[in-house]
Amino acid sequence: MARIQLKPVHFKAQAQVFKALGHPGRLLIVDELSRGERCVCDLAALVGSEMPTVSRHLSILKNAGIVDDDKRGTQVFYRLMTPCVMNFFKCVSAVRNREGA
Amino acid sequence: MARIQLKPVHFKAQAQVFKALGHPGRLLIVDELSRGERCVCDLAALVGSEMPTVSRHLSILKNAGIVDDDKRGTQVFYRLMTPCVMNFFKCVSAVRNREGA
DNA sequence: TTGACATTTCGCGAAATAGCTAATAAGCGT
DNA sequence: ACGCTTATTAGCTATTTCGCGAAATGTCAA
Repeated sequence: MARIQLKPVHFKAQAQVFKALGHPGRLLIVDELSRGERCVCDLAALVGSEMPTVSRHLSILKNAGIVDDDKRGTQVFYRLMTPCVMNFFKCVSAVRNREGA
Repeated sequence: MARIQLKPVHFKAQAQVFKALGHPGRLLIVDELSRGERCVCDLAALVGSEMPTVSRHLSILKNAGIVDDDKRGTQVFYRLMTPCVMNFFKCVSAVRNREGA
């Protein structure tokens, strides 16, 4: 059983990934992107915020390495980079269910 | 292949778990707790912050359902509730490595 | 080039977060 | 009860994050 040993130096970078996921709207975006690439306008409609706000969320996700973008014409399509992120949700659900909340 | 379908209602609760992990010091704490229970004073020494600060971090982790505490005498021992949280780190490392950062 | 559209960047005020010190609570030994 | 130790809570300030509207950027089509 391989021991997972974290190097302290990397905690800050790792925290950035978790921080990027620590927002309901961004979680909604990641969930949506797990079903395929979407343009910013689609995602803005999905989360119900203004486009500048969603664009900022996407830049945070991209900066964390969770998504990547692909400009095609006037629109920009985002896609999920690391599918394993979706596995988080199963564990997180387990965390939540443990305490009837 | 089971589809992971998230209910929007739960995004806020899920985000709380990620937010709790989105801090270098708390990540360090979780990593340490993966090797066994620790008292607050041990963890304070580990992260190098004042005890009130660490106590607050622990309450955030507890509130998110990630850790639980056990008072024994004058000290309080914390332990990791959901080991699957550690699996996050593998994926997060993959996220980070993808971009030479 | 002008106009329309999609997206990003900027600047702001409001809200949340982080960390400290001081104060409070609670357990243990004497 | 008293003092000592451990931990949490409260109060405060500094920093960060959030979400908006306005402005800037970029692309395509006419």
